[in-house]
Amino acid sequence: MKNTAFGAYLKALREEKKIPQRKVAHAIDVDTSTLSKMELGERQITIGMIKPWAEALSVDFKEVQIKYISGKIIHDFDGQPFLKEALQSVIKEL
Amino acid sequence: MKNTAFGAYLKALREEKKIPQRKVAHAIDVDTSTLSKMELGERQITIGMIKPWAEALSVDFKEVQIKYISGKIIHDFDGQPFLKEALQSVIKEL
DNA sequence: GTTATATTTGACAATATTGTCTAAACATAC
DNA sequence: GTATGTTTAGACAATATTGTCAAATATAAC
Repeated sequence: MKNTAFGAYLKALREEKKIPQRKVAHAIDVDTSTLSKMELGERQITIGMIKPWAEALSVDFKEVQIKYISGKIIHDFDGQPFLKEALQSVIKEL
Repeated sequence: MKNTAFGAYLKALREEKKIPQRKVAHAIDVDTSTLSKMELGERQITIGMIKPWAEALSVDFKEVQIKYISGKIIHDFDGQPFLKEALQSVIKEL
């Protein structure tokens, strides 16, 4: 299933700062075509890309990681009746 | 990346109750070979399988869903520095 | 032991996903 | 207009993942 929101968020950040895809693409070691697709939700963004990506954009890694993880959880599990309990149980074991 | 724990948990439940794979396999509409692989972590178990699976085992759906979701989150994000904050932010928006 | 049932394994075709390449579309400056 | 740089789209091979089948292995009952 396709996820659009997070890529769009990163794209908006990049455009605010007028950074070309070329720079971010280099930081995460893909070409601009792949990066474009990631921003458009046509390719997955993996957790390992978040740090270099945030650095390339000069934005707070913490904020981006939180957005990435929470967005993925919502995307994967939204509407599941016991999601809240599951999240609480993870927090407890951390 | 491969996840073993959740399949093993379902397998243990099934064996406790002496239910053959055949019955669970029928409930989730795969053959026993696929089911065996799911129990062994060689095939993904998707969220949509949890309810019929729990029913086939006559176990509490709530408990199984919580185990599934929390297991997947741990598997995907364990060790990420801001996981806790991300989970809290999801809980807040629910 | 034999037989019947249950489970796992390996091979396989089908499908999905990946990153790159080329070229097209778009934008900006001159 | 042209030239330059940026972004996107389509096609593609490579890779990964899927569920099934048939055969092998394990388990249980007798």
